[in-house]
Amino acid sequence: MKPLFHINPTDPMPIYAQLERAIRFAITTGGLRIGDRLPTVRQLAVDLRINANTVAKVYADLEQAGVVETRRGVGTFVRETNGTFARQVRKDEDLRPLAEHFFADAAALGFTVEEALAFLITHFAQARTHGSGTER
Amino acid sequence: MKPLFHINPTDPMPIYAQLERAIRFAITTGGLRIGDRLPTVRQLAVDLRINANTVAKVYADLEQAGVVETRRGVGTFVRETNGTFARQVRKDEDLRPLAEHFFADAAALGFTVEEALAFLITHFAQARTHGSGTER
DNA sequence: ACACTTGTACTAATGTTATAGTACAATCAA
DNA sequence: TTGATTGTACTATAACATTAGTACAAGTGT
Repeated sequence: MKPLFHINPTDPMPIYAQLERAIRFAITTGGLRIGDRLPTVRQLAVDLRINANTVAKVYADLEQAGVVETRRGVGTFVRETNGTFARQVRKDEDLRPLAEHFFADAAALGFTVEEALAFLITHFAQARTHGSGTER
Repeated sequence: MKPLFHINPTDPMPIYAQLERAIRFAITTGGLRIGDRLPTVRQLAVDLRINANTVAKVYADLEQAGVVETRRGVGTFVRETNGTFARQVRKDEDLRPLAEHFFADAAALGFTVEEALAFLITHFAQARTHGSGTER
């Protein structure tokens, strides 16, 4: 089966940032639910082929942020007080760098902004009927 | 007037990567057009409050990638042979992983697919009507 | 020739990121 | 208690990113 998270070691984005983003994404999209246990520090390090210290720091950061709860000797779990993001100030402008990233990458493939945007609208407009189906 | 590029020094993404992306994005969206001259290394460093070396490296990378052309003593210009990539087989489906990446990042910030898409449409729908005016 | 601008090439210093390895603390099960 | 599991803490090392400063190379204009 496919691993829950992905890391691209060639991406200029630091590994810890990629992993934190991946975990937050999994929680946001239901790949991980409240109470779910995350892989152990050591196991995830092996799976992603990164250092255990890096994983441990990400877990610590997420703990600090209130996203997960860690119990020594037991594991790390998705926290219930998961209003996590709803609590923080979500400014629309935070989306801009992400959008720039997308359009820049699309341009590298030869797509114009219009073409890329058209693709998104066509394929993701009613993404609600997606129902990613496979739950754990 | 607003600067052409933005850098967020607190973003875990390295500054050089942010800048390279921003420049590619500006070219893609028409903020910079073929033949347009980029700010000088030193000037851009001052504007963005980053080091000139960092800017120089980004320009060198973009030169290497064929995105810009540099002429010593004159400046750095957006390259015409910018269709570089347009020449290759462009399949719409190639955009899917980029789109998923974007929505994943947006979700990590707490945005739904609809919200992220709405932002794109609002801010990038008619990016063509930029008309920066100043030609060389 | 001269001054000026622009990109390029260095050195050096500092901070961050990632790795390897070891050890310890807390929890659980037998 | 013993052993296994899990998160945490620490040292040390290497690589990368950023900055500051200086100097040089190539082009333009007077």
